[in-house]
Amino acid sequence: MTELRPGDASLLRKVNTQVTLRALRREGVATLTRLGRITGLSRQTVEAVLDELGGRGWVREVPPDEGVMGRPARRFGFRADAGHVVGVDVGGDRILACLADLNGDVVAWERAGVPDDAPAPERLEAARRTSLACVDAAGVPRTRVLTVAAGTSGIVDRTGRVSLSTVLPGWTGVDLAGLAGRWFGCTGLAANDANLAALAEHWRGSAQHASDVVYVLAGHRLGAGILIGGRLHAGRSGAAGEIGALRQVGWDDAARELVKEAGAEEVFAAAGAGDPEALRRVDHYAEGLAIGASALVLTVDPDLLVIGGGKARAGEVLLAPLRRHLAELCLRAPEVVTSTFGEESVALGAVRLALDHVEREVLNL
Amino acid sequence: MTELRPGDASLLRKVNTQVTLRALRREGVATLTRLGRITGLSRQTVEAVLDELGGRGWVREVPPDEGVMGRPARRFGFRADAGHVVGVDVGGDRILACLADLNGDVVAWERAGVPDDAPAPERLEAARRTSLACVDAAGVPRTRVLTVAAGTSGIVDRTGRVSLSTVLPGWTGVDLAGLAGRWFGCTGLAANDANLAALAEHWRGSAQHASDVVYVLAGHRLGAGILIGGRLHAGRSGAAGEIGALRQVGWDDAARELVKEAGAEEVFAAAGAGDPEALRRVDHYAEGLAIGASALVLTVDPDLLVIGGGKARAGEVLLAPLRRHLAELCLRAPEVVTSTFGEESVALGAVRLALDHVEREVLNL
DNA sequence: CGGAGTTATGAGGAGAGGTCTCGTAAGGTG
DNA sequence: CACCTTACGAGACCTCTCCTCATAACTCCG
Repeated sequence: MTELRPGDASLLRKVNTQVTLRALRREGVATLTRLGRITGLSRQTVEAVLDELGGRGWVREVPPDEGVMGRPARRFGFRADAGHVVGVDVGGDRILACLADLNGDVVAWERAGVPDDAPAPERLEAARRTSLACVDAAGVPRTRVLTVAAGTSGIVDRTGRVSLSTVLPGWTGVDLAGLAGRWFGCTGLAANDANLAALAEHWRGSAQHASDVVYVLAGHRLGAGILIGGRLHAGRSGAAGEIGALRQVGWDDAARELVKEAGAEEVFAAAGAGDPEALRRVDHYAEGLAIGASALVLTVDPDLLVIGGGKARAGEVLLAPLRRHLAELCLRAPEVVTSTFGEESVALGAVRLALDHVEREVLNL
Repeated sequence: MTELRPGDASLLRKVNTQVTLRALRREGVATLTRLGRITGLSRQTVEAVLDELGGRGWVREVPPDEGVMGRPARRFGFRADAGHVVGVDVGGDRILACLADLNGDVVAWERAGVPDDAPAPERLEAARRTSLACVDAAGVPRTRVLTVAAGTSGIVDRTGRVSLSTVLPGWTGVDLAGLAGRWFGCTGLAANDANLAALAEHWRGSAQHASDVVYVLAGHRLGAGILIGGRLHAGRSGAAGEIGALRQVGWDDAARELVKEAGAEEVFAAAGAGDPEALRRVDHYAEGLAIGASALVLTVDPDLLVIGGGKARAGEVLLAPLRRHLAELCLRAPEVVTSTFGEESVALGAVRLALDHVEREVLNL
């Protein structure tokens, strides 16, 4: 549970530094008095904290406001550009890298294709090049990157190694976190793509106000990411949510049948237009999805179910039958929504993971 | 996430009080110097904290040790009897109440039968009487009971109301937590039985060293309790783990077939003796159990799977085939063990739940 | 242009908590 | 009874915080 260490006086400073910094980051730019009011601390305390943070480079004083009553207050701003993080989605056929500042504001994207059957070294090299290019293009010095996080399909253990991948050739056993860290000479992290997508949706997407979230990645395979209490739950070996293995749910058949003749997009489009055969097929696909999801939903009983991955673009055409089947399968089905970030969610989730790490370790709060 | 409040100086005292109290409870009886060493606090601080706790009645000074080198040190002990908690298992055919002190040491048990088809008021009255009798028999004043927690089958929401019960007549809608609290005029809590059993196993049973635990209650129905990071995960509506609704797993058939002609015990006994037909039936039951459990295991990827409930008494006869089936169904099956507390686990888990509440709210740490 | 009003700053003092040190007390041991 | 060991108690000192009050800097208005 909560590790509990005794506190000497400096603990207080630590806590108040954290409180102040959070308030400042929410405000963007603020005066001492304002920060004092919203944190509940005295102006003097806030000033001392900000002095220290300024010395460490996390906070900078900005010119005072003009045209306002009274003596102009010194104003401070969080230096979001004091450091950066990189999130990279290492997918089956493409690499997507994202550079963000400490506020999580995206500074640059970089994208590259990679062959489906590319061997691991080639894929890794592409990921490396794309990540570096992303940073260079933004004009950010590589040394400013404090943490890099990578997302990929397959099972990623807590050390960031891919312990099992069934789709990417030679991917099993790759120490993704370690390698990614070496690209920039900083800490590297790695996690499962569905998990990161869930994180992204909770951060700024459709799952913002939910605490327990199940994110279902409906693509070629069925993967899922789980958030418990707003935090990622990866499980003992990182395999939490890998419900695809549950053969009983008959997921594979449903997916195969959807794309039997035409592409998935076409089928969804036809279903949207009212074509009966297309509707039947979408319904069958939705049922398979619902059965897989129901195992997750019944287990976790989440506040929200988010549907992501390629098939989520179909929107209500897929969601309506999905909700119907889910209501049949679960005692009390949660709200169901689609992902807001689509293709970018994994890279954004990686950014969030990296930011979490920075906030915990580097700002050592 | 973590709510973060600014700290004035008294926060320090709070933290150090908590640290000291925990250390003292682990030690049982300890001197100031010893507490100082293990907490990392100075002797003076520990003394001040203990003074205050003594005034509030949580700590008492005990006679110094004799026959030891040097000036005898003052010794202090946690007053485990400064308060008590009651945990009660409201089952289908019996009530089991448990009184424990603040160390969680059981002071008294009390048991009563209740008809399977007893209406809710009768069952509640039996639970009330049993709980009160348990406390009275131990000679503990009823006002000393700080919290009472109840466990029962069915879905219990976070306010402690039974929001759905399919087995106990009239049970749906009962405000179990509220009623239980009124028995003693203190805080009442209520939770699902499988959840509490999981808590008990994690507290002092076979799941002590696991952080993420799935507890499967294999009885007439299939219920499950889930611990994430050592904490109970009940889900949005308290329905987490209610995998029994997942019809696809074919759980019902397997359970019915096991007890088709003879009682379950006989079948297990025969299987243990090598009877082929009994072995086949146990295997089939184990398969059904494994399929249900695999949905939980694939979702949560726990450190440990605990099998509880009536059928768990069969031990290895059931566990061996269960492990085998589970290994087939899951990519990496977790360790599987049986419950250590058996019938008492729900009441013990309720005690733990009540103690958690006391430690959080009453000792207001 | 200068006073009135407004708001932030800066220094000084007080208080809570915690640590360290050192002389003293209270037992054993030879 | 001297000596060793261990704990106690009081005092000095540090850190962090808050409060107060005089002062500074700027706007607004006559």
